[in-house]
Amino acid sequence: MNYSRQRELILKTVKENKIHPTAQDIYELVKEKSPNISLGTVYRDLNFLAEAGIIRKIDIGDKQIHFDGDISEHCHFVCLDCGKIHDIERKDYCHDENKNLIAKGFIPLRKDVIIYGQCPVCNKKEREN
Amino acid sequence: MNYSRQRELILKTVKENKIHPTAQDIYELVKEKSPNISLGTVYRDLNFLAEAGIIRKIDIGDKQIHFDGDISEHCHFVCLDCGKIHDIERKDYCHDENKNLIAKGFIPLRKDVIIYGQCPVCNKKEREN
DNA sequence: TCACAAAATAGTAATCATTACTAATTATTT
DNA sequence: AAATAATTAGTAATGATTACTATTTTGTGA
Repeated sequence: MNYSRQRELILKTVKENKIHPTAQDIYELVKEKSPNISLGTVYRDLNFLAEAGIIRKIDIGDKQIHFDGDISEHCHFVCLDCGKIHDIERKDYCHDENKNLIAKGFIPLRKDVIIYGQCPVCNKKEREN
Repeated sequence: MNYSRQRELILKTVKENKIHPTAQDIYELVKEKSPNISLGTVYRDLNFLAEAGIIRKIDIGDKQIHFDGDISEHCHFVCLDCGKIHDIERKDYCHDENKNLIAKGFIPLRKDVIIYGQCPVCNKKEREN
């Protein structure tokens, strides 16, 4: 009995919205279809799904946790101008093979890579001014 | 008048303590030498110093911000068992040259890399049990 | 089909790191 | 030394997240 109507809806919403939504974002989106859903339920279910590895948490240091329905290997680019979070494919960033770390006895299990900078749109705007 | 007695002491404490302390850690350390310093001052000065690029903020997703007096290029390894934050040298992780990103119009300015896993000490403990 | 037990929910209260605020203090400038 | 500007201590406020509880939902097995 793991998937209630609310939980299914929350999962669907995270998968469909590629904007890397926060819990609050999800809450507002889900409320359109399930008006009296509780914010607590949204938080609980998002954590449940992340724990199960079905969605992914992203911490970009803006005090709110973002969620990503795409759990394929990729990293994130945060634009310091507009704040948008862009997906970066594996081939677009060099991936550490961790050889040296492993040689020293570390067991790398998870790596969070977040690149901050200026996205193409904001860079274009700046060049035009 | 940028460097008050308190601010100097906070900076010195961050530089001397390699444990990647939180604001609360710093507050307790600094209180030994300056007993009636305020927690607000510690937060304000740590942010001031980070803003100035003299120290570095680290967000490892444990709800508290950690600070690092070492601003040389390195990333962090967080042990999922003991929670300790280890410094990882540049040569021990493959560094992205960002060529592909730049070709697509992104301007990478800062990259936060945090690797989570098991440190050598915790791995040894596990193998012994 | 129906009752029972386990899990999930809604709604609200509590938590806790961080920030904001203010009056008092300290440092800098002329 | 007076005027001015920055900094501080202490406290209150903020806001995302978690905890709690009574109620509802859901799956299961007789």
